[in-house]
Amino acid sequence: MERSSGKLQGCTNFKLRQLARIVTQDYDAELDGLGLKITQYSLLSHVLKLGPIRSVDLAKAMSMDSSTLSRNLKPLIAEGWLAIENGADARSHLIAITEPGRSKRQEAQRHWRTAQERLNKKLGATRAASLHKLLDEALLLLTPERST
Amino acid sequence: MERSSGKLQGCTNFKLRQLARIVTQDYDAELDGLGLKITQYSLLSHVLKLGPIRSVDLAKAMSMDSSTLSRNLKPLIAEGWLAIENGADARSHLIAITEPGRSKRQEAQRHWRTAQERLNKKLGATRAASLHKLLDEALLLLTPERST
DNA sequence: TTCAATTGCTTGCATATACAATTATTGCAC
DNA sequence: GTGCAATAATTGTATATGCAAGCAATTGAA
Repeated sequence: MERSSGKLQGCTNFKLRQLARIVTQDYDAELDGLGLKITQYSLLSHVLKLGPIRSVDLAKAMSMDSSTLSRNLKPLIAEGWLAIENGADARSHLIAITEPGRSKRQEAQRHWRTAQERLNKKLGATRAASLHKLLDEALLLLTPERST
Repeated sequence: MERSSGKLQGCTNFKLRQLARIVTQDYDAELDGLGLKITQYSLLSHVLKLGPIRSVDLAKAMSMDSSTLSRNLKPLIAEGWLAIENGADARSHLIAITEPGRSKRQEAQRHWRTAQERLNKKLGATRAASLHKLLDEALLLLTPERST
């Protein structure tokens, strides 16, 4: 006993990053040849769901620095999958998905699903569900904006 | 019922990366001013524990590409915290921690512990332990070398 | 109304990450 | 012993990431 609430071993950050490295390669392998990576698929998906949306708001939704987002958008805009529209201000603009963007996203979604299901299988459905639940809870607890 | 084994929502990879982003900033904030980031602290710690060790073996231990490791080592070698020794071959060498490296690591460890404990507190001890357990299991299941 | 603080986005700089290709060395088959 | 495959590390290229600083537009207060 005392096992489940005892001292933790190792660094949470390292484990998270290590797992993220491994898992990212898994998804990227499945997306190979489509011309986008899983990180770009995630971005595309968020714009599809939330857009047209301002940079700041998207960055906040994804817990990502504005400057990171700014740069990550570039290749997707260059491919014509995302576009910049005029915002309310002259200083702000809105990020929107284009028709080619929707197509590409849909095509990629099939591969994403394959990767996701393969991962679920490797982990086992129960463990995968537990992991998601914990990640969701942790995100809720550690993201200031979300706990309010 | 059916709740805990139902269809997953969202992308495991995105959640992992999102959480890693948030958590990394947390640790890095705590290490601020020490001249190294949490990723570098992890690297230093692994060399302390496993070194002197070959690139390939360290990369494998950390589930990291050799080329990534090669580049990540540079700033730590430049600071004099790590050093390269001759290996068995003329083509291979060993990565080792230096005395200054040990000192810096020890200094950073105190800050790491603070960040780690703060995180545990935010998550709650039980949830933190569950998360670690799941990360460990996932790493075991998804890292080929480890399952053997 | 004017100017200072704020807001929104981008750039400079540094690190993290991986795949493909390259260089150098070693080992092995013949 | 020669030559080719395998091994070890690095480099080229591209993306991911964030902090600090910068620029431009807006707002608000005196």
